[in-house]
Formats: sequence, C-alpha cells, structure tokens
Amino acid sequence: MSDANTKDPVVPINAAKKQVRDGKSSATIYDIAKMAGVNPSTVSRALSKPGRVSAKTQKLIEDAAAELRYQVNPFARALPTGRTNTIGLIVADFTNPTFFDIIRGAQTTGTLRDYTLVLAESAESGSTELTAGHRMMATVDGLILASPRMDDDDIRALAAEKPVVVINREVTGVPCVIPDVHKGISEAVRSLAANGHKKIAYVGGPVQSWMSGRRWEGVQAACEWSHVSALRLESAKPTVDGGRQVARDVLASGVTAVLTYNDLLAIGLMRELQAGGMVVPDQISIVGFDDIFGADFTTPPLTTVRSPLGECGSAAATRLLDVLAGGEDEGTVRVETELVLRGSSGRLLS
Amino acid sequence: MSDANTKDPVVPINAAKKQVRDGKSSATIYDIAKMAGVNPSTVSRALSKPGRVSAKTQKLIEDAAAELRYQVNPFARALPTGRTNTIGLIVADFTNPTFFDIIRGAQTTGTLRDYTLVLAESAESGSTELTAGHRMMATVDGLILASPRMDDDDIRALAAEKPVVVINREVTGVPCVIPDVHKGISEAVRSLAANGHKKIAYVGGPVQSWMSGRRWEGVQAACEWSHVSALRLESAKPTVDGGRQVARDVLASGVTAVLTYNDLLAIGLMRELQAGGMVVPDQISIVGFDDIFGADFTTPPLTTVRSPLGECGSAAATRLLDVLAGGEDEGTVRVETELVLRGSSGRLLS
DNA sequence: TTGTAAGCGTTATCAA
DNA sequence: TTGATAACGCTTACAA
Repeated sequence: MSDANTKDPVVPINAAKKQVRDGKSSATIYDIAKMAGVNPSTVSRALSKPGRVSAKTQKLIEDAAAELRYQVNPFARALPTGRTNTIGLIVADFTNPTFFDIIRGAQTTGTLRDYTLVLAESAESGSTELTAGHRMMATVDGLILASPRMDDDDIRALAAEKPVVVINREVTGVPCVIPDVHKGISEAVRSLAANGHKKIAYVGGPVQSWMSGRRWEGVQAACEWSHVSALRLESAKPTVDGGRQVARDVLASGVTAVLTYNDLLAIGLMRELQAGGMVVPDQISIVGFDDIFGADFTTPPLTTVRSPLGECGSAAATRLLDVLAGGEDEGTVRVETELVLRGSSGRLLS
Repeated sequence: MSDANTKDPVVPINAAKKQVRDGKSSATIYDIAKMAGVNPSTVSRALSKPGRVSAKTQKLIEDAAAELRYQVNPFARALPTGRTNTIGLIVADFTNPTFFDIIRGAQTTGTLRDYTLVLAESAESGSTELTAGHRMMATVDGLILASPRMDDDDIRALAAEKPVVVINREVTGVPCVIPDVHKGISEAVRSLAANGHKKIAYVGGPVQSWMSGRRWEGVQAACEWSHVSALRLESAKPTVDGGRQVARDVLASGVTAVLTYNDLLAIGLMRELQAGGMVVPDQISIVGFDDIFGADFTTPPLTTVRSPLGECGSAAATRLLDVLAGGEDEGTVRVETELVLRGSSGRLLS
C-alpha cells in the first residue's frame, strides 16, 4: 500500500514524462505529502492559505517543498478553482508605440501582484477584436482592453463574462481609465494663444476613435475659452505617414498652429512641413499628443500633451486585480494630462 | 434522471460557477456528448484529431459544438497532455524599444500558429532572470530568451527542461537567432572610410553583453580591412543618457566618427554633441545600431546598422514552434544586418 | 488539526 | 469506430 504505482494495472498516460520528473522535473503535492508524512490535502492547505495547519506540520511541509523545489502546477490549480492568475491585455496595434507604455505599465503591476500578463493584438476590425476577446476570456481571470474598436455593447458583453477594464475610452457600466484631456489641452491652447496664435487646427485620428472625439471637444472648448478659432482636419491614418499627407491641408487652411490627435501625426506633419521649407515653430507651431517614446528626438523636439500611458496601464491592472480580489469597482478613473512644452511650438516670427 | 444535479448528494465544488455556465459560460465535451448522443471520449477524439471518427458522428459532434459555442478548456487540456499552447518570452528590459520589435515579431508568428505569448521582464540580475525563467517554464511549452544576462550554463539548464531559443546571443547547444553584424558593420565602416574618416570610436554597451562584444569585433575587423584605426570607449548604460555622458570621452578621443552599441546611445551622444555646438555630420559622424523606432526622428536622421529585430522575434518563435512540433533543431540562425544610410554620417567639413 | 474522497475538463488506454 | 474509465495535479466539503 505504500507505493500505489507498483500495483497500478494501467500504465500512466505519459510514462515518459513521469520518468523525466523523477529525474528532475517538478514535484507534486503527493511527493511532498509522502516526504512529510502527511496527506496531500494537508499539503495543499499548508501551501495555499497559511494558518490552516499546525505550525509543526507547516514547517515540515515547507521544508519538503523547498527540498523538492516544488512549484504549483498552475493548470491543475486552475481546473478546480477556475482562477488562472493571468490577465489579458488586448491592444489595437502593436505597431503603435503608444501601446508600449501601456503594456509596460500593465505588465509591471501585474507581475508585482503575481499575475501573468498575456498579450494579444486585435488587429483589424471590431469583430475580430471581439472574437479575440472571447477566446482570451477562456484563459484569463480578467481582461484589459486598450482602445478597442468594438462597440460599447460588445464590450459590455465581454464584461459580463469576466472583469474587464477599458483604457482610453469610456463605456458606461465598465470600469475605465482614461487620460483627462482637459488640463493638458487647455495648457496647450493657452500657451498657443499667449504666443499670438489666433487660428489653430486639430488633426483628427480615426473617426471611430472615442479618444479622438474627446480631444477635439477639448480643443474646441479650450479655444473658445481662449478666443481663438479652431478647425478640424482629417487624417487618413494616425501614423507618421498620415501626418505627412495632411500637410497640404494644413497649409491650405491658413492656421498658424496645429494640434494633432497623436505624436506620430505631429512628427510626420512637422517633417513634411520642414521638407517644404517651413520653419517650426517660427512659421507654424505643432503640438502632438501622448508624448510617446521618441517625441523628443525631433528637431525641434515636439511639444506635446502628455498622456501618462504607463500610468494608465498600471492603473488598469490595479483596478482589475482589485476587482478580482473581490472589490467592487465601477466608473471611470481619470489620469491627468499635462503640456510638455518643447521646441515645436512658440511665437510666430513673421 | 433528466437533471443529475437535483439528486447529486454532494454539492459541486463551485455550484455558483456551474449556474453561470448553464446560463451562458462555456460548454464542456460532456454537454456536446449529451447533445450528439455519443460518449465524451468520442467528442474528444472528433475535436482533437480528425479522421479518428466516422464522418457522420464527426458532423453530429461539430454541429453540437458549434451550437453550444464550445471552446476547449486549455487548463483541462494541459493537465493530461502537459502541452499548454503557450510560449514564453523573456526580455531584459521593457524600457528599451529594441525589444518591442522582438515582442511584436514573436507575438505575431505565435498567434499565427495558435500559440499564446506570455511576457516577462527579467529586470535586474542574471539570477533573478534565471528564477523568472524557471517559474515561467511551469506554464509554457517553450521559451524565447532575448538578450539574457544569464550565463551559458544557466541557459543550457533551462534548455534541458523545455525547448529554448535565444535571441541576440550565441550559446552552443541551444538554438539561437542572431543578427549577423558583419555585413552591416562593414558597410558602415566602408562608408565612413570613403568619406575620409581615419579614426573612429566604438562606444560599447554593457560589458557582459555578448552582442556588444560581437559588434566591437566586427568594428575592429572592418576597420582593419579599411585601414582606419578603431578605439573602444565605454558607456555607463546603453541609454540616451549614457550617450550624453560619453560625449566628453568622444571629444577627448579626437575621433571623427563613432559607432555606438545601440541607437539610444547614438541619439544621446548626438544631442549632447549638438548641444555643445558641434555640427553632425560636418564635424563628426555618428552611426547607431539596430534602427529602432524613432531613429529617423532626429535631425539629422540617424545613420544606423539595422538589426531586423522583428524578424529575430518571429524567426525565434518559428524555430521554437517547429521544435515543439517535433522537429529537431540546433545551431544558429543569422539574420542579415544592413547599413541604413541617413543624415548623421558623411564627409568631414573642416 | 488532519484525512478521505469527489470533482474540475480533457486525453489516452483498453475493451467491445 | 466507439464506449468506459483511469489519470493529470490540485482544491475543498465533509468526516474523523
């Protein structure tokens, strides 16, 4: 009776693996139990929640576990509990550095709280994004959605399955964390106005982008307040290339300053303008959005409204983990934006 | 008999979860079996490997699965098989844009082959990195290590557990994918020599960095070949800031051109030099390494030896997945580097 | 405080 | 070709 294996009539499913384990791979709670002379369930108790077991056996078990270099098998644990200790993060586009900071933020705080981060790109359309979301739901305890293209109802459908936190967008009924554009934009517009600009343009991002809409609203409001006129231009895509393409519209519009939906657009626009012989900021001021990596590499360095994306990522992870830990949480968390005044904006010389 | 739950003497472990499932959450092969009027094991066969089941029942089962919106439970599957359909990627530093391309590459090809990518940062020292690696091993089928600080033996120890592929470094006995610096560097040095440079410096990265060593060797070889003298300078850290700090050493060395271990160093160096009044490339040429995102944002845009990092990531994932699919694979795959000639290098004017 | 045993969803062995 | 069933490693209700 001491060794059940010897009289086991059926060959274990993967004898090969077993052999390996006996050699070096990870031990199970059964191994620990045998070594400590207790029952496996006691081992389980000792190793999961503290204090459910006498101090003596606790030590016995911990020692055995250490000696055997025990590591829980997350899959075996997930099966009965349903908890995976994993959170998912879906970003719209790996190609966009905006998401780098978000990923980093989420990863860091996830790891801190002993959660694994799994990453997916939603590419393409809102529908494939929804599919990706559903698929991911199978493996994670909760999900962070960064700038999803899905519509609100789809997001709520996802949120009905498991906890979801949305970044860069507000969806009622779902916890969200968004940069509060107000402060940063008014600082930007005030700065522009103070430098004598009377007419500015906002270059929008994708039309479906919730964030782009908010930024445009913010620009309008701030302009009104500062008595400068604002007009909206459209970009084909929110990239450096899109920025280059919109240069002629900017020129044609006759504005002396432009805010763009994001830094990539701003950089493309600036370079195209410079290539055409214009001097930034002497002839035109350019202000980007986000303060992505590399925004200060340009000459002049880009003035931009900083979105604390890393903070968003980490705030989102924190909220998600809090909900998973049993907290109730709804509504929107706002992180402050601020103007980062660098060289691409300033007084008109002419 | 129609509802087993009512007469179940023992309350299921997570009755709450069960209820949810009955409402909407995912069905199991038992549900499908019941619906299709077959045994669960038949469902398993039908759904895993094709052709092990009669066409008729196959269809029956597939229809039922579709109707129930069945999704395998990866955890349940992982338990008996040991296969998780997950690969791990450990990067040294989230803060370094170099890794984003690698992540993107690995992610993309992983997803393509239906594998999930889990991400970890190894932060700090080689020892925590080893720990992270071991921990990760529990959850993944294989591991990609990007520029690890671990020593070769540790990497081999990891590789003994499960398939490992290393990026940006060569470890004998472990499949590696590395940029072949030779071509890119000789192009760079030739270009510099053709522009009349006689004495150039290489600004090294972290001393333990395998890659930095190879690059220095490459520079030496290429310089010898082109009859220009090469000297090596050290940086405190491989960042923009590190680049700024090394500026005075560069100045003191009297070289007219410098290659740096990476683009970040080059950018920092260039800005510091420019801030001190030097004109790039008229007074000094600067060549970076990697061609990271943003390398072309500078003025002048950075000349750099491009490492196809995305390709490395995707090649590593491909190799790993091939090994997991049963292929034998060792040795090193090299991806070609090339000079990207932009504005920061050129002829000396003086 | 500890042991017993059922159950999580899947795969794989064996028998039919 | 299909059905019955043990096994994967862990958690937890219940009994002791």
